[in-house]
Amino acid sequence: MISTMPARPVLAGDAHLPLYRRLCITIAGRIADGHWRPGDMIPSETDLARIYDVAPGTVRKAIETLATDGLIERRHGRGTFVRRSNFDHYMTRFFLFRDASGSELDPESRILSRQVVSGPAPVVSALGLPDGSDLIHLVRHRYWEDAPRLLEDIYLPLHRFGPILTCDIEEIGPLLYPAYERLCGELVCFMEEEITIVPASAQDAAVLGLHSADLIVAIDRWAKDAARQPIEWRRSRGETGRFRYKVKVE
Amino acid sequence: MISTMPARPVLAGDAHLPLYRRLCITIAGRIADGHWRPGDMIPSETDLARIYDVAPGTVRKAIETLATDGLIERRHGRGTFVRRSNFDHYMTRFFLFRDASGSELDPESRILSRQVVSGPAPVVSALGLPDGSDLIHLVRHRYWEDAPRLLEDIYLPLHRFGPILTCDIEEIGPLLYPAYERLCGELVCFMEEEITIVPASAQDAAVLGLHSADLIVAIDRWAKDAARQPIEWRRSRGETGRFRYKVKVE
DNA sequence: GAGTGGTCTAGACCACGAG
DNA sequence: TCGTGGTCTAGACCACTCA
Repeated sequence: MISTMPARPVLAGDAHLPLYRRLCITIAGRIADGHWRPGDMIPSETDLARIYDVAPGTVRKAIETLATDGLIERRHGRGTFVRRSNFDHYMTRFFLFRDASGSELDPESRILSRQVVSGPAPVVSALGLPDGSDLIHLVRHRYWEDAPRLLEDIYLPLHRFGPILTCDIEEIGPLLYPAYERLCGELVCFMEEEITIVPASAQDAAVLGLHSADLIVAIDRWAKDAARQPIEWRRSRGETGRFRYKVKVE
Repeated sequence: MISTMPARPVLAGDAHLPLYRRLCITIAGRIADGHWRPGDMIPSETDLARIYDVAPGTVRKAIETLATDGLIERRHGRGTFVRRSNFDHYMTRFFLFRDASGSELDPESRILSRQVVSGPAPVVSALGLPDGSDLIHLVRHRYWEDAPRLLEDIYLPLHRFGPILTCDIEEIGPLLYPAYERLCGELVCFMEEEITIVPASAQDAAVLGLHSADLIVAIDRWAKDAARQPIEWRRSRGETGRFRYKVKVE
């Protein structure tokens, strides 16, 4: 008879990686595959140590790494939770819209069109998809003080975001990332952006109330899932006068 | 006779702070006061544990914190080193200047003026100094392809940067932060910046070869020492067409 | 080979939050 | 009061760098 050792539960990643790294990957995978959802509390450090048969200190290091990566959030005395992303508010950080008293105004969102396109090629490759992949293309305007101030073209891989195309448009609501999560189970965890200043197209200028070829700010964004795969590409355009960006370095 | 316990060496910070935090503050202080200079190797983890009479794990956590803060740098198998800042190159990341083959071009720096001013008031308060403090004001242009492309007004507190005013101007060289370190012993460790798009002054427009009131990019920067005290404020202006900025979020 | 940081373990006690 | 994360300790062994 072969004696069966109690097997260490499977940890993702190459066996030559440090244990804590493999635990990171495993936990991130559990979040990416929806086993633990945003807002959920994940097992306590002692439980994780027991479950995966590693020392508490190793769990601790893995959890700390994931927390600084922004995937989870630790709350002293309560537990460790999968982080809820709220990146959709993020863009408003670039643009100044305040009422008379100086407090920030929330924009209104209107999706003007929603259709399947194949391409454009630069977007397909920005999303790391094979040539000719189908995309969902959304055109959205965001309004402050009853005027469109931010114009957005948004592209999503059709095979992951079908419900965004087929759902009642009212279901999407003012914020896209919560809608991705609610309707498609897709979670935005990371972003990269590139900011440039370019002449406005005739159409953009007309909507923004500018002259054609006036300069506007363009913000290109790659939104990524927990595995850092890009799942959305968008280009947002707005007036330069409202633009302000703050950076902290190191 | 009173028995004297071997005293734990003085750790900076309130006694109620965690040990590792106090160790962080202590080490950062040693760097800020010039005891350990940029590029120096600091004592090994085991030595620090012995010196400050704490467990190696506690030293480890302090060192890790300082490393993610960017104050020091760990090199496996070699040691832990005070980080050399090289922020002066940083601005070129915002602006695209490439030769025909696409590789980045280094700018040439020219300091056009160097004088003591008292004020302006907004700058004095940006630097956290008392009203009426004396500042050094530098005007610097940075050249790419033999034309001034980036115009800078730089303000420094006189009492910390005297040598910048009195030294031979050739001694300053093309990069300011290494000069601050070499001539004044001042080390830039952190920065904050704010980017806006504004109409060019008549003078800036003339230098940049634009029309008056054409839009330009303005980057305001607060440079800070190891203790996060602001020690330099500058405003840099450049052409919008050359501007590009990349951000990674979380 | 000597010295450094990197990983992993094991366990004690503290501080916080909620019932 | 209980369970959580936060701090601190102590020590083993590995992996990298350099002389």
